[in-house]
Amino acid sequence: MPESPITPRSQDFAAWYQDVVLQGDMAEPAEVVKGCMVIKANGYAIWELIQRQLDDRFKATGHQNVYFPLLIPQSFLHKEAEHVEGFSPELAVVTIAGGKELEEPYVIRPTSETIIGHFFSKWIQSYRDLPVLLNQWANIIRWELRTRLFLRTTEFLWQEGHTAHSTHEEAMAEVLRMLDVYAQVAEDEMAMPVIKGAKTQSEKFAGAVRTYAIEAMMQNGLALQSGTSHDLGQNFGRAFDVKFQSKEGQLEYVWQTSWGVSTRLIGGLIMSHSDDKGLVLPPRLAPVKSVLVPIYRKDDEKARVLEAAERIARDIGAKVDDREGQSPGAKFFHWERRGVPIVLELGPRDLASNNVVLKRRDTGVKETVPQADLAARIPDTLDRMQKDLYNAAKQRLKDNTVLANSIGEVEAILRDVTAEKGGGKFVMAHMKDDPACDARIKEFKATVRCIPLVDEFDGAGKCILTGEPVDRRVVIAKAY
RNA sequence: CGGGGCGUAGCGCAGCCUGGUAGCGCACCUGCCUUGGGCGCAGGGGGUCGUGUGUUCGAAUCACACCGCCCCGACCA
Repeated sequence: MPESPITPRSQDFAAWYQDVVLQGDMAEPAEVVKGCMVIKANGYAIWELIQRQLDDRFKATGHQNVYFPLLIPQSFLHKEAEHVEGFSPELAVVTIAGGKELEEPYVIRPTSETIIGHFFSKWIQSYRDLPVLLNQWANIIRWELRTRLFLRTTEFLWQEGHTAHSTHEEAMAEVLRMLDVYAQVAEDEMAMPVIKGAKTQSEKFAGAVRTYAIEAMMQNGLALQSGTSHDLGQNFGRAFDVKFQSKEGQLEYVWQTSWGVSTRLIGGLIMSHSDDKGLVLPPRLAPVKSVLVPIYRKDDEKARVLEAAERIARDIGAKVDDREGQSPGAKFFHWERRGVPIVLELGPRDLASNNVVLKRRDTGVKETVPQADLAARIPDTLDRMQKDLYNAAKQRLKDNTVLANSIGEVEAILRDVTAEKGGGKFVMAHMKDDPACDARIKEFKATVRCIPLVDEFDGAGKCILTGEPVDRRVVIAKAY
């Protein structure tokens, strides 16, 4: 793959993002399939690490993995009024199969609440069958008008958790537990600070009673909804007749939840940490943590350097870049734009002094380290990088969060913000959860991102639009 | 779907206005040389010029139609 320059963030953030993805060889547009992408080995390896972190936590909280069909009878979508209304515009529908027009078309799943609802109604009879705690790793299709690699594509990979409970209280605990799991993975593994909150009624998932989300801030100040957890109430229970007999002998509808994160997280990861030289990965999600570049001139030198390189790399689990015909400089650039946290240089000088040159991807700082110390220094450095990246992102979130006390202020702050130019802020303002208020915010292309679960500001106040009392500030921002 | 732009080698482009049988940079292959931040030199391979129809002795170039893609707006994890 040809390696071209990367557009600086300050010039055009959106172009920068695209360059980082392409030059990091993580994904490319599918080209022959509108709106879809090919996730390449470097991108998929990151997804596998994220999957592992999530899946371990799902298992630890009692969930089991399952798999439901890609195709869903069209009529299922119609059983929940809000659900069909929300998803209709983005459905792909199969009408012909086996050379014949189907009696009833199938939709390609945009999400699986409906088909899972159907099976829940078969499987659940008694309170003894509850809770049901399931998860599936799957691909889904939502016909999108405007796509961006990882952030929004027509087909994407995700996981969707689906659970059924005997009480609303228990379902709510599940909703918040999984929101916490998402926040943990985002912060501890991705080094991406997030705000946990509730979506407004007009922003919630089609068919949910209430949607909760984690929102992250990208380097251009735009918000990225990075995970959602829904309280479905009894909406799908009613739509699919999922009833159970309680201890008291009553027939009741189950209380359901669903929650998901997608390959969009990779986009969030990229836009949280990367720089004008390319991808920067937090060590915990770096498929390759260190690479050793050997440097030599003559053949005898080459033999000695490569031998030492192999020995050192074996001790510390590094990859040796021994490709022929590439200069060391070319190799440094190559790994730099792939986000490898640590690049080591080993040449004749180091051989003579028993040192190695160690370079950190995030700071760009090089230091000379005795070979004997490497085994300890590398995990140490990786740990420090992980923390530094989180702290830098946290600081940026803090620096770009501002208070506003009138709709005019909100608009002034966000007026000129775009994905390309950046300058985005999280604007904290008192606002009522009312579709009419959301609509006013949307007039200048921003949205209410969430109503934070934890109020870190000044508590109650008056809605900047209606003047009615509300108990805390909401997050308003432009978003992906 | 509305507005704008673009289809010429794997990628990025020039050539088109003024018709004469296709070129540049990167990448790729071979050899030599180099190697502490994108080495250099020499040689080489690769194109139904998006598709179709028309005009013409002759079309990448002119005309018409179609197809596709990208950007900007209205929907969205």
